[in-house]
Amino acid sequence: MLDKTFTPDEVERRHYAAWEAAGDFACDVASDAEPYTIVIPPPNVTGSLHMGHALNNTLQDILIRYRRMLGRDALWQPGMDHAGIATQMVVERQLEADGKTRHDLGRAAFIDTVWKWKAESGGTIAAQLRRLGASADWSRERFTMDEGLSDAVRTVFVKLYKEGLIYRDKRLVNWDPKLHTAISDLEVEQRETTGSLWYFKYPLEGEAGRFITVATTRPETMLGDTAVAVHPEDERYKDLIGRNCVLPICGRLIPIVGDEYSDPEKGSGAVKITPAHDFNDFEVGQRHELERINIFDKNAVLNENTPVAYQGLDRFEARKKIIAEMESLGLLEKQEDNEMTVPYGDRSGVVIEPWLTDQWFADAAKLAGPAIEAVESGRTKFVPAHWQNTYFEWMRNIQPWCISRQIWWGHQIPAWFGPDGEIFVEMTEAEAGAAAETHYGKAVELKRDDDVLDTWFSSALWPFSTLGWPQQTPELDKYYPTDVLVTGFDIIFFWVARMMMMGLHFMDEVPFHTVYIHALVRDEKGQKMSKSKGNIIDPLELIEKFGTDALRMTLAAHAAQGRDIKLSENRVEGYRNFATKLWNAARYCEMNECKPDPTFDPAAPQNAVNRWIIGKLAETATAVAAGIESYRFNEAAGAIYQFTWGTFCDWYIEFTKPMLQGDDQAAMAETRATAGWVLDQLLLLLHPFMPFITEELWAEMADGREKSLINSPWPSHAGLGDADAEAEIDWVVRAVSQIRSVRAEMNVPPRAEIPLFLGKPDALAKRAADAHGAMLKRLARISELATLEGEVPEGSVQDVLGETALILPLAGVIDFAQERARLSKEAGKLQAEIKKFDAKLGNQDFLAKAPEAVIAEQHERREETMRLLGKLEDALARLSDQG
RNA sequence: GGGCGAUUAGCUCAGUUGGGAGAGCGCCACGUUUACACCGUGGAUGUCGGCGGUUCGAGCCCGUCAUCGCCCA
Repeated sequence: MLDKTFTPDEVERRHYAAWEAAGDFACDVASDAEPYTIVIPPPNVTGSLHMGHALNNTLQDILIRYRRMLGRDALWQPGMDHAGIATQMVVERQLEADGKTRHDLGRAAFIDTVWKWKAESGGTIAAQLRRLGASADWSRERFTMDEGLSDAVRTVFVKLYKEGLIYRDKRLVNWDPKLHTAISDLEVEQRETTGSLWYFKYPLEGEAGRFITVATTRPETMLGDTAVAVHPEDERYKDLIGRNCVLPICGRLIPIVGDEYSDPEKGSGAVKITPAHDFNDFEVGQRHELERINIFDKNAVLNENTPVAYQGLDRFEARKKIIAEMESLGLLEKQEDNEMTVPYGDRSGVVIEPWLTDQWFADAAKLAGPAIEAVESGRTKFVPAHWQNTYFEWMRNIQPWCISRQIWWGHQIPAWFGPDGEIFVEMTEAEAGAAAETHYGKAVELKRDDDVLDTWFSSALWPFSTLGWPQQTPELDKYYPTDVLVTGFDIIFFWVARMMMMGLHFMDEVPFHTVYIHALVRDEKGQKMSKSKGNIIDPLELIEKFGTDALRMTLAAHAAQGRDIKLSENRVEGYRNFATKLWNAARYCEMNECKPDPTFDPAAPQNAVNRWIIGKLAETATAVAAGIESYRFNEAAGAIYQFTWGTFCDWYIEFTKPMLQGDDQAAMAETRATAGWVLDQLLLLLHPFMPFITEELWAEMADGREKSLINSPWPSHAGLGDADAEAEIDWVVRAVSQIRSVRAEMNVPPRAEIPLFLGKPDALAKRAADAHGAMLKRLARISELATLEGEVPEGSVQDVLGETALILPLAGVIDFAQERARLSKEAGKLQAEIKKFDAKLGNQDFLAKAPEAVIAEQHERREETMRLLGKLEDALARLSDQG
């Protein structure tokens, strides 16, 4: 006997362990079944489960479990990425506690320490994903720093280098002065701030007392100025182009150049040019062959290229000093507030410095071409489709991708430098040595590049590196390309785009046919969850409190396309209640011996109630499958929720009570079998959403099942459904609802049983009343049910269902005034409707232009409404006689 | 500045070729009927953001304005 409520915790752990131990999550490369493949967006090895992961992985699990049940060879490929910068920061922080830095350890020992850290505390998220019920094939778990994936990274790097798609260049990069590494454009966060615009006067050469005023937001960079630019058409400055001014403090002569970069509307219209410390200025510098003076060291501290008084100052101290000095020189014209954006490192949180360094770049523009085309031609589709705009927008304006990082944790770049700086890029040191020997004609000592690759470089290979590439494995052959990528929009650039580029380049095929972009999970006020706001809802806490199934169902039910999810605890509570409801429905079945019968044929039942519920179940199954297949998870979840609670529990179970407690043995047996079968089907349909409670009930409802639920086939219900039974039972449902409504409004005591007469019953009403009178009587608390003979009894209340009057003789119970009010109100509503129909049907244009079916429908509905109104008015008239 | 999205019941949100405004929660009333009070029954609540247009007909299509959110520069 089932307990009164479902206790998730123990059940979840038990079933998950059993599934995993039985190998239920594993793909089978040797099977003939058509593959269905999803690669997990690899979480960071430093990560722990947050609401975004919970949603992302719930949706993937629904897709995978559904396809697995459909008989596909389902592979959900799990794993993690090594999160170069984040992980290195975590381990360095630990070292810091012991007063050490990574340099104290040296590179090799430091990397050992990171691996040790990973073994001990990395990957807690994998356990948390298990808690979520994720049915990924853990036996195939991969890590971007694994030997195989590292081999893939080296192979890709060497090939792209030899194809000229990776190159080394001295360019301005986003330099993180705290972490001492370059980062890509995407890792820079642009923050809106109100800063200042300082107007500095630069004296003109050879014309004492005349100045050119430049405006700047970063005064400290003036020490690296090598020009002043004005717009070539700007009348104020036209005559100055080609002349020099004197850079204050430094005393250097710098030219005034004409360049359209200078915006006459902005600031003074003249702009100082610092080619080594600003991306725009860098380009101006290239156009005018200006000198690049680097004034910072790797800490963004002023270096030997600045006046002695400034050397060793931090960039922000230098700013203050510059302003003070300019002011004292009388060269500070004014200072204004200025709305601006300032670049911050997304990991370090410090202001990023454009800095001139040697870095490795990938030619993203060339790689992007085929990736753009693949989406244009529809070989990869975004769902919802509008996200392709975001993808195109970025891909068509793509910048060179800086792939080198000056950190230690990651894939060290397979590049070696000869004594003269010649570069040898090979898979191994030996091969590089051989190449060098060929080049120099003798063996030389090579030095390997210290840098490692951007973590996203290895993540970009994920859909094929996890399957064994560059080895030509059977898995690679079978599971690539994958079916769908499920992810959030925030990594379309970081990850999706780059997988597209690499997949097409190396596999010659898109990595996935569909990219499903899901919502962001926000807090109940709609704010993005963040640590600093303290509004984080921890999915694991919700799981503890309400169960995994409840959380998953909540997320699925709210995963409507194109809208963010605002999550609050009481919503999860609602789905916990749903789980309990299901549990109790099963309990009812158990108490009444409604067990699944393996020989049951759902086409066989004779009883209309049973035929009715089987038809409703079949409709629901269609809706659930359609919802999952079109990524409308909310619709799929809604359909199964509505069926379970609103149809099976609210009506079917109630209908079965008289049959299961009656003495018609045949009906009882059929109903038991039907109920058992429907509950089974329900568990199958619900399993992808709520795997634990369904698996538990599956086990509880029958002994000795051949298969656990996770392995059971998704049902097919072709041909089930019975229009007659549906009409009859739907009539009963409506009759009961209407009678209950009248009773409540008339204040009939809830327990009182009252008679019901059918006035001029139509065929359907007769059939339904004859066949299902007992049910109707029970559910509507009716003492006797008969067709009205003769006049309507005095003091009756009437309602209309179809063409049939529902007559409740309530003499002595009802308040006539109240009943008149009720009927008048109803009649009022109907009159308003009829008015609308008349307006429409009296409109010549409507009659001329609307489709005939629509016109006919309107006529029909008007007549129906008229009929209803007529009956209500009759009833009202009779009341007036009596009142 | 450019782009995307949102605006429907008190709250959170569905509403898929334009033709009868819905759900969950909350609220109110009633009810311990042997599956379930994590429940049952009933009820109230909407100028579908504003304005204009297309159409016989607009929550849905187009334009515009307002407010909010996100991305990019």
